[in-house]
Amino acid sequence: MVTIYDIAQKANVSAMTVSKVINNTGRISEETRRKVKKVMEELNYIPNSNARSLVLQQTQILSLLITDITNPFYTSLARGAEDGAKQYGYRLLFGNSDEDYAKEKDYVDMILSTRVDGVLFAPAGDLSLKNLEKLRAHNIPFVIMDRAVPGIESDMICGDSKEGARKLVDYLIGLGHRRIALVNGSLDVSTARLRYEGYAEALALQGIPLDETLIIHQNYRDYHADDHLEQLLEQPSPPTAIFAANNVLAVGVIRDLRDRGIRVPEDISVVCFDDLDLSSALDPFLTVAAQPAYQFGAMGIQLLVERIRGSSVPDSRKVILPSELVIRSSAKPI
Amino acid sequence: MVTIYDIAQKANVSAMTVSKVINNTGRISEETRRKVKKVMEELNYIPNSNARSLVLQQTQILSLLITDITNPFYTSLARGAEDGAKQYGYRLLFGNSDEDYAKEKDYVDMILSTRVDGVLFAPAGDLSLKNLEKLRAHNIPFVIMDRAVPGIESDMICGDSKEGARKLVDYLIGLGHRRIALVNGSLDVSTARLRYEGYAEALALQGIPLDETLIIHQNYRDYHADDHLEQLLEQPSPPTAIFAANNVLAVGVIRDLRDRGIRVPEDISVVCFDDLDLSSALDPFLTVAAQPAYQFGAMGIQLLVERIRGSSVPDSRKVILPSELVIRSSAKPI
DNA sequence: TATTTTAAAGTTACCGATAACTCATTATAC
DNA sequence: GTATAATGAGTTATCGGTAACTTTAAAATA
Repeated sequence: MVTIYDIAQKANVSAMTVSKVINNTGRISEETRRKVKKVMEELNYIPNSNARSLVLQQTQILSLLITDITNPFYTSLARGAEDGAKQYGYRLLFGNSDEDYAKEKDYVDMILSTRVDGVLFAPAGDLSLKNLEKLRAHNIPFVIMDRAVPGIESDMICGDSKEGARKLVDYLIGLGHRRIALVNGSLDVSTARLRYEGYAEALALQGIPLDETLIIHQNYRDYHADDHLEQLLEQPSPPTAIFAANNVLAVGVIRDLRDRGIRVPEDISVVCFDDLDLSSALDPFLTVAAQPAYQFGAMGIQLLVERIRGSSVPDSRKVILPSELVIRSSAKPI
Repeated sequence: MVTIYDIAQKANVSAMTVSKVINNTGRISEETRRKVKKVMEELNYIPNSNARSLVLQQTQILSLLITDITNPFYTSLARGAEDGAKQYGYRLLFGNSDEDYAKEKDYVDMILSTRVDGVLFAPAGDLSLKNLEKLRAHNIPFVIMDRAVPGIESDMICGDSKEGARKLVDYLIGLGHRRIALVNGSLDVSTARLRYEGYAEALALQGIPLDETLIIHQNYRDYHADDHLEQLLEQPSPPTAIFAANNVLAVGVIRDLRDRGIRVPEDISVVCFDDLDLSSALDPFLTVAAQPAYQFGAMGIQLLVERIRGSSVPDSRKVILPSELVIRSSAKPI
């Protein structure tokens, strides 16, 4: 590989002069600059960013850690983060924790040893605390996305889980539903707790008693609630509507229902958090509380870069991005 | 940040000894090893991989360059690549070219200056030649995925575009269709050319004349064929079926058709390349030639790592992963 | 003409690791 | 008891850049 020393030699200048030309620092005569640039082109010089990072103590790399790359929500978020990173001149080191704390820890170690300048972090759940504390202990700036982690104060971009859940359940109640089931994520994830709260609150406001037998807890990422769903449906008084806490769960639920010959929405209504993008474009079916996923990523990067560059940024900034109730056809009046 | 020198000092040994303990090289007494390890834990030492890369001349980073992160095909591929990278102990530097040669070039420059050990490269199209030649000029091993680039010989993982297209069109012909339109990607992309060939061949085999007025060319990533579709449908003898060259195009086409009140498959049948994952799980509607996207990524990494590590790997290995015809309900007999 | 200023370039040390070699000890062989 | 080998650890140079300072020579000023 060509180094500044090769350039220096061929251009008959010192390595420092080459460095100055590259970075546009110091005083360089127009003639020398041209000469050096010419040699750089001739030799196809590409700066070694490892060497640069070593001395500058910064890498111009940001890390994006998400929990499910096959979920369109995170995909759009990644797209936003990518565009943002590019705009600010950072590279993006990418990680996918699969909602798995151990995998997440591995990525944190990678991130640390890469000496990235900052991390955009979508935590797997409450137990991400340790991993986040590790980043903090090493003074790596981070912005938490999507899910709050009790015990960690930091910049944060979240959705309105509680509010969005309320809106969805309100909508179902408005359609006349009273027996509304909740297929929720794991309770060690903040959004699952908040969506539960929103669900409970919406019911309470309408004087509908909360029935714990109508609630299933699942993993946000891989749905396998078949048995629980069975129980749900074979109750004496089965639900007429289901609120799934995210898109993946909704798809799983609907598939299971159809496997049983139960039609949506004719026999049972289904709504959920997060949209399905391509799927919704193909067939505007699922009624959802859609979150502005791209914004999550783009704004996340913005906050992160401000935090990295800016000294005078307020302590822990919280941004709440509202979700939008998109009414389609997966829920109907009772 | 803690360095090996801090460890060395506190443990009363030389930095070299610490390095040897970290890498398990050289001769170290059990006692010293324990002492050093203890100090490393106490000080929360994390190795600086930039420094390491500089001297070792390798980064343990692979780069994944795809063309559309919102397309489920590439998403699954990324998932496979990620798992593969992790398995082999590499980090993944992620790039998304958006089918844009300029963006692709920027990423190639990033990749080069990061001194990644190898690149998994899904080219935007034929004009990616320059970018690939640049990688080659700098001796960065790469594996091309999904699309061949004329002028470049390298390890490659592709689908069976021609064969898959033939199968899809055969299927349509079998249903009685004779007027079959093709909504294709841009012709500077190899898969678009091959899918066109497969389409033409299937027609020819059945003695159906090729009608160029039934063919629309689009960008694989953002569909906006409204005007062309209009012309297509207002022909004296409009198509009874449409073969879309990928999933994104299919979704666009179907949306446009529905906007016009044309029903799929009642009024017109639609099939395409690549599946829609979540969408198909939600509603098994679209009849597709599904490619094993995850395999693309996983095998890609495998070939790449073999290329990096192995000296005795044959020159340009081509892997063709077959697609599977998944018959659902978006096409019906005429 | 002597002195100061300024522009342009070069020197040196360092970022944090590792390779290759050297240097003490201690153990083993003759 | 001396020569040799084996063990455990340390020295030095280097990877490819950049910061901070120094040097050189020409231009400006007195």
